[in-house]
Amino acid sequence: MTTEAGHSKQRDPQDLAQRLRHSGLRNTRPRRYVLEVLAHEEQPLSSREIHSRMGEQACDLVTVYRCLADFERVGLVQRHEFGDGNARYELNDQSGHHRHYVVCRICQRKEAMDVCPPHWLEEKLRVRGYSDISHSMEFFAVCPHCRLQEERESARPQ
Amino acid sequence: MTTEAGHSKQRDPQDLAQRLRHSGLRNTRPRRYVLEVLAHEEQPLSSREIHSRMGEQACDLVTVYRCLADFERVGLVQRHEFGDGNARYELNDQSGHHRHYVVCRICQRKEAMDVCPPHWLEEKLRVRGYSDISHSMEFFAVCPHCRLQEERESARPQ
DNA sequence: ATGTATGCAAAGAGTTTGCAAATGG
DNA sequence: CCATTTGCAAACTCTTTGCATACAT
Repeated sequence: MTTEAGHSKQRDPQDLAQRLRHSGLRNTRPRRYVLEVLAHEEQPLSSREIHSRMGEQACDLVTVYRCLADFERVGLVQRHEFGDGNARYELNDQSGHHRHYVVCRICQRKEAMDVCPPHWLEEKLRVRGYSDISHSMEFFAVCPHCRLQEERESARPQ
Repeated sequence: MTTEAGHSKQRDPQDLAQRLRHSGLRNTRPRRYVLEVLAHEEQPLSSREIHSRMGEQACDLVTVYRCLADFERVGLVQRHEFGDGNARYELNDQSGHHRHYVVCRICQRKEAMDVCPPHWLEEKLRVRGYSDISHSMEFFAVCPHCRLQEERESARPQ
């Protein structure tokens, strides 16, 4: 179901630099830092989350925004909208695979689901004349851990 | 594929008032107006869009925000995130059905898709211990109309 | 050398909050 | 009559923009 520890993200810094060059983007320190943070995370992060993980004085928060916009444009990262008004980003692997997540309503943790989703739906759209098709899909739920916590608390009121 | 004109939304004002009462919300003028606007629309609307369709002086924009938050809480409306940083809302029908949309990358029009999506995925989550499960799913593409337009323009450069 | 990227400050936009006044049941 | 709801003003947060400076190639 999930790949909590099984990500095959690019953690090799050399490779990150290469992917930067291949994207036509200059290999700068802020960009390397943003990519490194993303490479070490199991779940999508917001600009602010990335910035604090970089060590505050690594670069300006604005630069993180600009890096992520560039990265998305060239396909280096995938943006997610989890409905809390914060865009979150994850590193794409080279194969172009993207992930979908289940977000816990309580603890907000994001867990990847290794399902490859509605391709036949995109096909239906293509037949109808749509082109350049993509999709977003996220799940929201109470995770097993938080559910237990809730049950304990309701069993022992106060 | 789509139900452009075939919506079975509640357009009967009397019924809208009933649904308000059944939700434990007071039947106020702003709330009735918001519901009426939603009942007459074929695609999800943002708070601002709803507000302008109400006739500006119907109520304050803030009230629209509060109405929609309440409506979502009691299940009267469904919120969508189309990735432009504006939450959009559509009226739910009583059966609890919700829709998914394809958003045109050019003209931004939203067209409903009458597909009922990944229930088996929710089942997989349930088996893993997740509860209170819901999902979001949206498609993004260039619609047939805008694609034609693009082709014409590229065929006759300048 | 030159176009690209960054920092800083400030603006924009959507959404939320505080509180007194109005209103629904 | 009393809790709920609204209006108005202001705050908050995320994100974007302008422009001079610094940097990568």
